[in-house]
Amino acid sequence: MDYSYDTDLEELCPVCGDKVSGYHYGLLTCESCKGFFKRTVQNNKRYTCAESQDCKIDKTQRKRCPFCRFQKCLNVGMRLEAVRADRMRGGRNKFGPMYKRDRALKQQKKALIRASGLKMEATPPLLSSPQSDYSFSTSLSIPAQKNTHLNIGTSLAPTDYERSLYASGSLSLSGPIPAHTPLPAQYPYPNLPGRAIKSEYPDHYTSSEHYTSASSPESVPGYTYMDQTRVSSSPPLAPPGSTVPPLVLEFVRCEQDELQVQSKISAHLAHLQQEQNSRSLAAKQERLSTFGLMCHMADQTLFSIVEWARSCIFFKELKVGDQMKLLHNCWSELLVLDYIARQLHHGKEDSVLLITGQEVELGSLLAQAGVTLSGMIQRGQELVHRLQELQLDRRETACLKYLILFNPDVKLLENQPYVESVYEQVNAALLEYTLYAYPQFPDRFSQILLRLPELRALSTQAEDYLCYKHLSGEVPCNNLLIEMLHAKRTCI
DNA sequence: CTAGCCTTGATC
DNA sequence: GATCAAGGCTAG
Repeated sequence: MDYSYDTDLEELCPVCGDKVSGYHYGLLTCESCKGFFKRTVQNNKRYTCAESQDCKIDKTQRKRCPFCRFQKCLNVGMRLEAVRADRMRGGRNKFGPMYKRDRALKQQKKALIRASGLKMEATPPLLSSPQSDYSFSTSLSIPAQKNTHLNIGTSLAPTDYERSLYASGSLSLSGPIPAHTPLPAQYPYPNLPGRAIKSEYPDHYTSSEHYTSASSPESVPGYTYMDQTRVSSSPPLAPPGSTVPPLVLEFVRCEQDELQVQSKISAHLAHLQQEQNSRSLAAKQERLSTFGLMCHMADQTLFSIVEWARSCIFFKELKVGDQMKLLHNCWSELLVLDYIARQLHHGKEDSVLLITGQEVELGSLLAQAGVTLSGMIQRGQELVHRLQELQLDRRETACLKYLILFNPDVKLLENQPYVESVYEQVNAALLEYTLYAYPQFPDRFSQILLRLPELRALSTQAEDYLCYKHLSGEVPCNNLLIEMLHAKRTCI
């Protein structure tokens, strides 16, 4: 429709809303914020805020409070490391590949919007006519405007939409992430004594082989990410059992950097709370409840999961329509698995680790939650325990994500055989891996797979719960969670 | 200080 | 040689 034209160059600066002039210090910003960020960092400037450190920054007011402007620069993800300590001009830095990926993702997203736009035109009869045997869909009809729940593309509020894009930008390449969990800070930025800002040039030699420098090595103990592409392509297939299956390595390589996701989501939530706080003077009741906050957290996690899926092997080869069907089918399972995997890594019995890195006492969580929710949390803990007994490792976890995503039971796929074949390949790779890595434990593969039904049951329960909460108006609006919930229950 | 325009130079 | 994100320059 309308967006065919303006999606292209109509990007706005995430700091002040002015016209974007290109990628600067990590993301698309306007020329003035680029200059402002550069001056601030180069000259190690310190500002103070005359108000309460939550000034609105827009094109007309951006000059008024440099403190809040700089804080916003950091919050939206501008990178201190991209300012060169040696002031060398010209050339490219290590963010180059990231910008490229971001551009590609934007393209993909645009294609998705367009495709789903077309789908809307083409398939309404198909979607609405089957009074399909899924009686659930009628009883769950969500009182929403018709244009808000048809698909991912059109439903996102522009801001969320943009956020997801920006998120994608910084998710691609890792590096020494400052992890500036930017809660309303005392200082506009972490202490930068004198010339603490390192130039990225010293290590820019490695930029040509970004596979080796990228993903954090500690994520797979004992394995260094050398050139897997070569491993997988040179011999037809290594004899089973003698090495980690190349596919498994590829899965691990596609994993997102937990720290980057964490800092992104933390920044988002901090921003949200800041907004809420500034508003709450007038309307105290509009404050986010803990539940609301959790919804936003889950929502943002879902964004990152979608982002992950879109960039991962096999999935990106699928047509958008099939991609959406698969995601609609499994989003809640992936969310639950994400949660479970985090607890596995966390490894503490009496507390829960959130994606933001916050640790919450299990006791107080259960005390705050209602009966249903605490039941689900406990069910989750039981699943965590079972998987802890198995000592499920990261590679296996990665495989599970693919097994969940490429569910061959999803109906009406355009390329059903492909999905089935991917599922089979993942299955085989996981089997091969468990036999290779845990030969003393031949039953391991089936033990792992046996956990999937429980995971699914839990995710279904979570969906039902979310639906209930939504109907009682307790879930924040513009929520991708609700979007998915509705898509799944109406379209499939 | 700000922000628009200019110069540079490694990658494509 | 073109691209485009770095830094630089300078009116206002």
